[in-house]
Amino acid sequence: MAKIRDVAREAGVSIASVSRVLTGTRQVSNETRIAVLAAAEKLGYRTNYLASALRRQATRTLGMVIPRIANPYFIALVQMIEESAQAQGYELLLCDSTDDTDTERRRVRALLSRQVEGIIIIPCDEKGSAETVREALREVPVVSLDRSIRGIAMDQICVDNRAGIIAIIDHLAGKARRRLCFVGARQTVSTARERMEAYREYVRELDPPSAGRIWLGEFTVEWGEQAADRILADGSPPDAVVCGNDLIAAGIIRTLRARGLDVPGDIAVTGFDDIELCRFVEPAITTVHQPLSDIGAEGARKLFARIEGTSAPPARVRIVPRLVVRASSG
Amino acid sequence: MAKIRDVAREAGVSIASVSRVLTGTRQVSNETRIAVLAAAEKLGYRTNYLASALRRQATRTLGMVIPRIANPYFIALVQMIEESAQAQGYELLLCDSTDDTDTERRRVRALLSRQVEGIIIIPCDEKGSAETVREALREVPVVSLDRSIRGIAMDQICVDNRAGIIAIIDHLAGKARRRLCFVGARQTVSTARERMEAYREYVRELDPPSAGRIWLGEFTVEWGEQAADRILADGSPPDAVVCGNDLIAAGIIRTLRARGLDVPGDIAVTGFDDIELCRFVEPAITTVHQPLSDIGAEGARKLFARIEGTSAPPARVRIVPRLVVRASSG
DNA sequence: CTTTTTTTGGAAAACGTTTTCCAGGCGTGA
DNA sequence: TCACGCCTGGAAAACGTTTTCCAAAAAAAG
Repeated sequence: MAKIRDVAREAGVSIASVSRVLTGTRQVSNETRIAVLAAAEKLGYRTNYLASALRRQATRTLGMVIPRIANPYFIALVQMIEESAQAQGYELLLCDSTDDTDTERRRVRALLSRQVEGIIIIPCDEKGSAETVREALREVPVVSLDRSIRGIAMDQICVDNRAGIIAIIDHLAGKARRRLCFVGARQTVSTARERMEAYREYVRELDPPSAGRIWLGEFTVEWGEQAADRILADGSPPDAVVCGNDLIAAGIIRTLRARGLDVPGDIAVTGFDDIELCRFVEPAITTVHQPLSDIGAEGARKLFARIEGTSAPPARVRIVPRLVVRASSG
Repeated sequence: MAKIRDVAREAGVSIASVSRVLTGTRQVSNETRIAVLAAAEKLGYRTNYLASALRRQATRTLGMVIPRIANPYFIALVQMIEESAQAQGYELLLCDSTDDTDTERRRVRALLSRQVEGIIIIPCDEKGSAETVREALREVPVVSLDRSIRGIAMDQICVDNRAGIIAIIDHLAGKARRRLCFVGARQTVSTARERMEAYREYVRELDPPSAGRIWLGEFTVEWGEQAADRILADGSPPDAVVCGNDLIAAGIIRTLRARGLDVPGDIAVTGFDDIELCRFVEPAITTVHQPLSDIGAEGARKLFARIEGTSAPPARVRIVPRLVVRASSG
């Protein structure tokens, strides 16, 4: 592969001149510019990013760590960030933490080692990710998206889970549903906790017994399928199931129908997130639409502000989501 | 941030000793090892990947370019590759070409500039990607996955589209379906072309008129929805629709049912790829299961073989897929 | 006790750029 | 004509590592 030295020799100029032409950092006579460009083209020269970044002490690269690359919901956020990064002339290095705090730590360290100038993270554990983030924060700006981390002073952007759950419950109440229950995920991430707590506290005002009907498992279709059977086995069934996310809702709907029940006739089911699947399940799922564009855009804005050197105090932004009514809630 | 020089000073040894302890390239006395490790820990030292890779002239990094990061089907391949890379101690840089040959070229160049040691590409255009791949091939080994490129000597791993389509048609024939039609995508990628050609040629043997009933659009749900209406408007409808992929099949099923037809009672519909959605659509979609693990594993194996320096002639591997029968084909 | 071999540590070169610093040439104004 | 500033080009330093090369010390062999 051709080095800058080869280009210089081919063009009959110094190494410095080649660099100047290629980076455009200083004026160069037309004569040498043409010679350099011709030589570079002829040799198929390509700047060595490693050497360049090392010398410039700037990588113009951002790192992003998400819990699971196979989850389309996170990918939507990745695309927002990627777009903003491109617009600012930055590249994005994407990593998958596989929802594991050890892997997450390794990924963050790899990013820091690669001298990224900022990190966007969707932490995989409300508590377990704190130490990793703190470590990263000592070197570069870090912004968390979608899920928050406790006891750490940093920019955090997420959806207002409480507002979403309240909208769902109000909607169900408006449809004269009285006996509710909640199927969510165990409390390792903030979204799971916040949605559950919002349900428990808000439903108490409408129907105290409903506040006790809470099943916790994972944010998966499989858990939804299991949970449906447990709900049916549990004495008199509710007339509405509020789910922690859309996957759970899809699983519940599938099992309920397999057991001969009508959704929403017998039981209404609602989701959270508004993933694409919602429109394909039958009946289509009533859910809370995540303002992904806003979350992503705001996250990128905050991160770049830090990179520029803002000293504004770390802020926790909560974006209010929109209710999407479909067939599953009657 | 602490440099190796700082660690050396803190530990009271030379820079060389620090490097030797940290990389383990040469034996070092226990005394200095302990001093170095303590100093590194104390200062929170982290090796600068840029400097290290530049000096070593090795990045232990692979690049991967896929047409669309939002497509779960490609992500499954990414995960296979990522796994193999990790196993070999390599990291993976993932890029999205947004199905555009210009972006694809930019991404490939960025990867080469970052000195990746090999590239895995799912090309976005059967012809338009050729020049980009040729350029990359001059510097590092390149392997294509899932889609092939014409007129280029390189390792290419893909599913045997022809075998898949034949399995589908045989299956439908076994269910006494006689009037078939095909809904696929326009011929910019090899999979679109191969599936269409396989249909046209193989169906001719069973029912020549069916070979003429071909609609081409895009690999999307939306195109499936439009295509369904065109099929219905086109005189006497077929009794089975063979689709170029699952998304098209999902769109067709949705529209057919919306128009009051029964699937598979009136018309059978089949897909290709076996994406997760297949099991959620009603009726669940009969399709061809992509051997993604095999494709990914074989691709990684081939790439690493090249990186090791094999001089075996470039091979084109075609993996035979499996038919998955579900409700949509009756 | 000497000689040879092995082990360990440090100085310095090297990786491929960018950028600082310096110098020569040239034009301009006095 | 001289003084001054501007434009351009090259030499060399710098970025932070790894690794070669050399030397000294220690161990082994005679």
